[in-house]
Amino acid sequence: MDRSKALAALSALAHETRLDLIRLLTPRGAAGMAAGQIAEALGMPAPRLSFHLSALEQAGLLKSRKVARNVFYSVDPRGIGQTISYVLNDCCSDHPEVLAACVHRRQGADAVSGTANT
Amino acid sequence: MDRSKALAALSALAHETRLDLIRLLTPRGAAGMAAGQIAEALGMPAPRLSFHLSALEQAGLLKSRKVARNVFYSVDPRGIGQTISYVLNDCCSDHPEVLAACVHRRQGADAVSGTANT
DNA sequence: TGGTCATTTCAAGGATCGTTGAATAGTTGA
DNA sequence: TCAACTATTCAACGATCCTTGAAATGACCA
Repeated sequence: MDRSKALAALSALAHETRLDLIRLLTPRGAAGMAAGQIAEALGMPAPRLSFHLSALEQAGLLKSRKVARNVFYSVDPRGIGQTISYVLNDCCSDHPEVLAACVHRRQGADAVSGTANT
Repeated sequence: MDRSKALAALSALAHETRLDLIRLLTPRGAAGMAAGQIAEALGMPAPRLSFHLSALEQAGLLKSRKVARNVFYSVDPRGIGQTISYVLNDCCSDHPEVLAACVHRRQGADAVSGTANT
């Protein structure tokens, strides 16, 4: 992931509504949710939702697919993962204390250490 | 780390200059660098630098200490680590695929899995 | 005390971002 | 074909962010 892509992804994440979208969509996995369902779940007017969905999609954090009249949005796990990696690796050069602080908070959630790809 | 702190930290990271600052300061560790040194290293006018440094400090990503006439800035590893954790844990609920994408890119940099706190 | 150096604050401007309602495009079913 | 439905695009407005040069603050040294 290059500098400008990472910057776009971070900008996309730096917004309450868009973080809510990630939070809502992540558990749905690849199935995702239709735009209308999302609007209802978050109580948000359609144009505003559409604006943020396309911002996230353009940043590579969301994927969309059309089914009949609906457009289903789902998170792109790689987009988010690579953004995190960019910060950790390219910006912090895997600095031990940063990684430690990152792991520390997630004790018990041991997925990073290897159970992730099951 | 609560919602608004995480949002502030992500906003702070979502800027090229501020990412450059993190990149420059991380390897220096707790010693950090004086504002003047930073300005010289990045070829940046002082007021602009000051603006971004205080943005990062307010977001909890940088710490500062005064030594004689100089102000030394250093990264706060916990601030960055907790921000990453917030995205991974609170927003993505440790979704396996996100974590996998995060780890995958960092093969060889195995610090996250446990060697971080040495 | 007066001068110099390092840094921050201030005010002004231009640029970008986010929200809103209205209008538009595309799909489905009668 | 027509009506209903889903979602996106558009234009406009207000709010926020970033940059810049000038001025101010605070610390050190002669």
